[in-house]
Amino acid sequence: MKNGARKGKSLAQLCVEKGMTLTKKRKVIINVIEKDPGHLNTEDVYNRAKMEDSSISIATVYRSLKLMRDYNVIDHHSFGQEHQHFESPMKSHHDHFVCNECGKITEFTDNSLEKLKINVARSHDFEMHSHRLEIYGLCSDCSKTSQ
Amino acid sequence: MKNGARKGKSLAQLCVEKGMTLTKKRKVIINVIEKDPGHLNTEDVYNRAKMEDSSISIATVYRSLKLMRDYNVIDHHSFGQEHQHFESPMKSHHDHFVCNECGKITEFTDNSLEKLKINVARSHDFEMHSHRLEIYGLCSDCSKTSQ
DNA sequence: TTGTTAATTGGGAATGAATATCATTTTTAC
DNA sequence: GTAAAAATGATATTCATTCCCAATTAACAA
Ligand SMILES: [Mn+2]
Ligand SMILES: [Mn+2]
Ligand SMILES: [Zn+2]
Ligand SMILES: [Zn+2]
Repeated sequence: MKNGARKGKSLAQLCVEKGMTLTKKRKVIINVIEKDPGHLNTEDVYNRAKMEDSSISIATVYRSLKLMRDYNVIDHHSFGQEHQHFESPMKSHHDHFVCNECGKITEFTDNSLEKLKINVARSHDFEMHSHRLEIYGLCSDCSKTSQ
Repeated sequence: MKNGARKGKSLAQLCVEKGMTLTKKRKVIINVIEKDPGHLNTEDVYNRAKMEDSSISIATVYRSLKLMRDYNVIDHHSFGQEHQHFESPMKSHHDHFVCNECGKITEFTDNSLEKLKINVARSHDFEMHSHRLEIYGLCSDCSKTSQ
């Protein structure tokens, strides 16, 4: 789920623009998210944040992630699982392959797919703000192995 | 999330094929899901099942839905919300518009989009089993109103 | 700076959805 | 029919998330 056109701005900047105050704790949390190239769940964020600031509380992590989610400044996915995974909005828009065998998540982008999504939404008179496409199946590794 | 090619078979049949025994309670639950054209959460299923069989337990509803989910005979979505929503697999494959304003969920199908998904997966050497596309934004009603 | 107010936070309690347990009931296989 | 296996209801338990509130920190005018 991406709003696009956010490249160039840091997550911190986006938060400020939305009116969030950038406290020390929030800076730590933002730093954790921006540093990671993948998809972190709440526990992941908490564990990494504690390494930078051992006094940080799990409640603050939950509160901050919820806040950023509500303000639409971080992306989140559930990937068919129970818990949410968060990722930096600095990455340009992409979709995900989810391997049902090994759980690996791979990111991909396809321009014609993006264009088609826009057209489909328009033709159904739906004002698209964001979208999420997840493709489930077997990654190339698991596909070979299972033969 | 659809496996396609399941049209014609009832949910009950699919369950039997997977090796599930069709108990009285499960028949009630299956009936609830097949009867509804939309997307039910666990509580919804429980409430409706109780109307057909007041002795049914919420534990059984959880167990049965989990089982059918694990056996891939019912479709489930989270729509960016907390709880999962289930729907009958009898409906042919479709994607969803989710209105951020009124919460309304609309189903749609687009053949060229489906073809493109297949091509994209193939070109990334990913063996697609199912996929899920959710488009978030404003439905036509809310789009008009918010002007 | 300093003081005043509002916002944020840590820690622990509360909540609640989902699962586990276990005695009882139902289904299956013979 | 009987015996073994599976499913169920009621309830206890788990555990991720939220709530609560006193203490801390941030914002900002003087
Ligand atoms: Mn991603
Ligand atoms: Mn649907
Ligand atoms: Zn894999
Ligand atoms: Zn709407």
